[in-house]
Amino acid sequence: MLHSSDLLKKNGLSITESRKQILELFLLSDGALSHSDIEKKTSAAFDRVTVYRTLQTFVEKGIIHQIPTTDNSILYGLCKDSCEAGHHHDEHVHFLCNSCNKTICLDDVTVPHVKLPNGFKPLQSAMVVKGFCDDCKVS
Amino acid sequence: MLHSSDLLKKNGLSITESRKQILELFLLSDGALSHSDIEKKTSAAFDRVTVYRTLQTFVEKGIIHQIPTTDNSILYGLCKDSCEAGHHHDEHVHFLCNSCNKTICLDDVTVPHVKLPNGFKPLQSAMVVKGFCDDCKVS
DNA sequence: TAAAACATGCAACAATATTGCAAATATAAA
DNA sequence: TTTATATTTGCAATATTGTTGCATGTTTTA
Repeated sequence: MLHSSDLLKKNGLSITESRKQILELFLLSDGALSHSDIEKKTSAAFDRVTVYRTLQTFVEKGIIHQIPTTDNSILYGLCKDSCEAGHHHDEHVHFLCNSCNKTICLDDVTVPHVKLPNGFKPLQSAMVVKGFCDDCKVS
Repeated sequence: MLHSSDLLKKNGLSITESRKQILELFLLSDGALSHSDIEKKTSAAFDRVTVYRTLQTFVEKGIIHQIPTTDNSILYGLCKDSCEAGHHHDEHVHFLCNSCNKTICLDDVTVPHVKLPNGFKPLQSAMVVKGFCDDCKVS
């Protein structure tokens, strides 16, 4: 079992209470988390600003990645081992369940390549699929 | 040339100055627009609230659609003719240019289907590709 | 043209995000 | 282990973004 302190150390970050707890949330969560999710789950133990800065740091270090949304929120998901600082490899599909409202990283489903019009040079792709997840499906 | 008033009439909306001007912005723009883009481009001629409600109305009527972003903004793009109220057909790829920062609807590039793990039922998909656009490409 | 329906702007408020700085904590060095 | 340095945190202040109710103004319908 990967422990939060190890992951912090591995990324050259000093080990603090807020970083440990917030990272632990991601390790234990089965879905992506937003800023407000984290505030709730930590019972606002940390200042809003600390949470903002922690998330930003984690993104920069390649510990978590941002997931596109159509509302004005930012979702964060845990990165796989292959991610590094400044060099994310999060080209997997994200699934948003219409029922339980969770957003899940489908780490094994890679975003397919698409043929773009002439002149367009793709660098990264992101994909979000909405529907019903494994747990909520009508069987 | 499609005129804003026609489009409003076609969708059963009363024709007002703010709706005309905001819709005109979309018709003339070559990229997607955010709330703040619209405020700037109209020189804040309309109240913030009016802009919010206008965008909401346009989305409901299928005139514009929301585009996923990884920041805390909402982007809106003009819908194709095939969109109707409550029934969008905007499963095209969106392209975000790292250089000029525009987001462009690639209406002719449809989002490919992906094979999901067992139990996941997809309903809609969205895709955003980042890179360099036609105008900004290093040739 | 008048009445009804609808849209707008204002005010008040709520939620979300950013910055500088002093205090507190973690790490590195002695 | 203790001290010095570097880093992180929390607070305060402020900015930005989003929402609601209601009176006023505008558009549409008859």
